[in-house]
Amino acid sequence: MGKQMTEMLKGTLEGIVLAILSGRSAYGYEITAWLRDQGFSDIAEGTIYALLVRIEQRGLVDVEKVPSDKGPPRKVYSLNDQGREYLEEFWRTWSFLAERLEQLREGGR
Amino acid sequence: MGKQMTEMLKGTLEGIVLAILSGRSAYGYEITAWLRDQGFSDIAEGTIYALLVRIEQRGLVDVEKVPSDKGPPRKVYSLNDQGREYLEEFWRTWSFLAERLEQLREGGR
DNA sequence: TCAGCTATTTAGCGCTACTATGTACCAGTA
DNA sequence: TACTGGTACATAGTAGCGCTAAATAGCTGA
Repeated sequence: MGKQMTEMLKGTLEGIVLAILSGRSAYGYEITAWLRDQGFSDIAEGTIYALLVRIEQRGLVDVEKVPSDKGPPRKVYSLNDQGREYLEEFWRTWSFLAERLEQLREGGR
Repeated sequence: MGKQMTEMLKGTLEGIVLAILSGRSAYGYEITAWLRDQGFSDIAEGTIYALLVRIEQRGLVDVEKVPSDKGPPRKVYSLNDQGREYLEEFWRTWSFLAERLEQLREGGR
């Protein structure tokens, strides 16, 4: 991943994961695989797991341990009400930033 | 500024400043004022100056000291060829991220 | 038995924005 | 003259986040 992308993901990756979880519950390995599929070529697994720990500690998600028939048990995360609220706030922040950026791209100031 | 915004600015603020400079040359104080005008309510002055030092050291901008009649001399920055290239790379990275985010917002995955 | 996929965890690092503070030039004014 | 306030830049220290790297563990098939 380029350095620019790495820096840009700070703050947005969290929103991305929350947005994924707003669609449906998921576990770390799955999320990582999906992101890679979407073109986030080398998002480190460690990054996602650390992020999940963080949002769990902040109380944005609920966690359930579910046995897997292909390996060790999965930790399945689902967005709770607080998480949903936080996600909306994220979209507002994102929108603001995206608008400013689009203006800059077109207008050249 | 909210914590979300602070994190989200990492990586994008640099692009924002470069985009401003692609329109025309500017100095730190001016850029800070303009950003505040645009709604980036409490971007710290220190942040911009540190950022400008960084992009100068990376050779993305040229600098010229210009006397001011209202205070100490200004350090006027202008984007050079390397900076322009870097800015294009920034827009590519940004576009990729923005597309993914828009998809997530609509599709819900 | 061992390789390989699934699945999670964590210590340490680098980078960036923020906080806080200091320096310095100039104009207007009391 | 001294003081205030706007203009303008610089920088040391802090916090947060994504990455690197390495470890652990369950399961399956050769």
